[in-house]
Amino acid sequence: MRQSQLFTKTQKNAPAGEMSLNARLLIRGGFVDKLMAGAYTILPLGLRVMKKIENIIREEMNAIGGQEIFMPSLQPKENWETTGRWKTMDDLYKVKDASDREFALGPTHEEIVSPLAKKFLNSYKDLPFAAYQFQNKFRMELRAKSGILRGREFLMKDLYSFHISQENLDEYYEKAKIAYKNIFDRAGIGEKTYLTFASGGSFSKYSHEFQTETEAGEDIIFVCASCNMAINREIKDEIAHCPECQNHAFHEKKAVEVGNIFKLGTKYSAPFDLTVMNEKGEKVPVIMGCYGIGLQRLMGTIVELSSDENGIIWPESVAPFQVHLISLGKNEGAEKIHKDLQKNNIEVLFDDRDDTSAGAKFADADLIGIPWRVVVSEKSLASGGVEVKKRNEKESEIVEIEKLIEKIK
RNA sequence: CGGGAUAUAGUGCAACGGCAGCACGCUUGCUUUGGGAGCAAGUAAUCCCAGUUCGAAUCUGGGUAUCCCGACCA
Repeated sequence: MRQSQLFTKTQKNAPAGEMSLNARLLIRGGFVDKLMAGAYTILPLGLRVMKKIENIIREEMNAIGGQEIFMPSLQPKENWETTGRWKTMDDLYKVKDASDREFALGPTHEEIVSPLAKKFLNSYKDLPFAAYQFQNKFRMELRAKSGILRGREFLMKDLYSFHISQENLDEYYEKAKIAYKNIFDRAGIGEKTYLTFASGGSFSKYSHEFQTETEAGEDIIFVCASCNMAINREIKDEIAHCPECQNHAFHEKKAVEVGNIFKLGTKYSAPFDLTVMNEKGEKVPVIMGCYGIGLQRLMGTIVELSSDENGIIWPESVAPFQVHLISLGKNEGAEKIHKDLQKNNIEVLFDDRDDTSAGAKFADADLIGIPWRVVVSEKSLASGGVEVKKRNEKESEIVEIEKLIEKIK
């Protein structure tokens, strides 16, 4: 993409009222725009990052047998009355149409996926089964905060699994744990992300959260000093020892919940009478699990973990582009290199602006945070090629044009 | 929802109750091109509704919005 054509611009200053690091950098770089508290437009650069994250998640969900679907956000009141959550869920957005019919804007999709599954699941032979989607969720947060970390409308991957037995759910749940670990590793935050025991609500003793250590987080976790499992503060009083290794020494950390996996049991299958026939011809309730990841929150967490005083430093796996090609002065060389990179399927943001100073281009490159910076100028050409620098390193080197692709790949 | 803070040009900041100003951005022209270039001329603003006052960006009341702390949060 040519930067001269990119409709968003970078800003020197972040908006005055914006305190959170992720929002300040993402807004300045032109990745997102705030519409109101808790609702952000995702701009072209930001959308490329979101799509990278989405594809990582999609690959891992497919790997554990998830089938992708897309359920409506606009949902009938009746489904929510069936589970009782129309009354009890206080962050549920409720809307009315012209004839006073009431709907929910989906904060989650158990109420939709359960009756959906009922239409297709008849036999134990149809199980296990898992479906997932990427869909906007609406939550009436009393206080949206921390930039894009806690929004009122956000894109979420939610996967729901269906099983004939608790044992089969347990087995699948362990696979989902591994898939989640892979996702956070691949997104570049694996080292600081802890599998965390958390409250399970009324129908299950515990759930598991994936908590990423950062000062921007709003949760407190206690990380086991010996096995690296963590415990959410909300259940710390109930647990004296690490449930994994019985150790009792913990490190307290602030963290943000980037993912949550949950054994639902029959909490949602029962009210919808979601049952199948077992081998003996008996009608048995289906056992469910659910597994969520908020994409804006994940993107914001990556930014919180990886930046310097000049801007964002994207991990290569989620960067909007692989290469930021910068042309200084007028030179034909840059155009040719741009074409060559594209031919080799390298995603490149080409700073071809001819009315912008070198300093401004460098400042933009640092702010946007693309992993590889390639500068083409009279000076670099005189030195024998192009100047290549990684965003997370200080030193640059001159690379012959013929060897550039090889260097980057 | 409780507490606190803030609200002036596209962005960031100034302005004693008395002519709304600066920087960046943007437009035009000339010059410039390796770390947010220079000169010149332009462009563009007091959150909303009341009140006090000869006079309100400034004081008072109400509203709205944003941020922070707390509460809440599969």
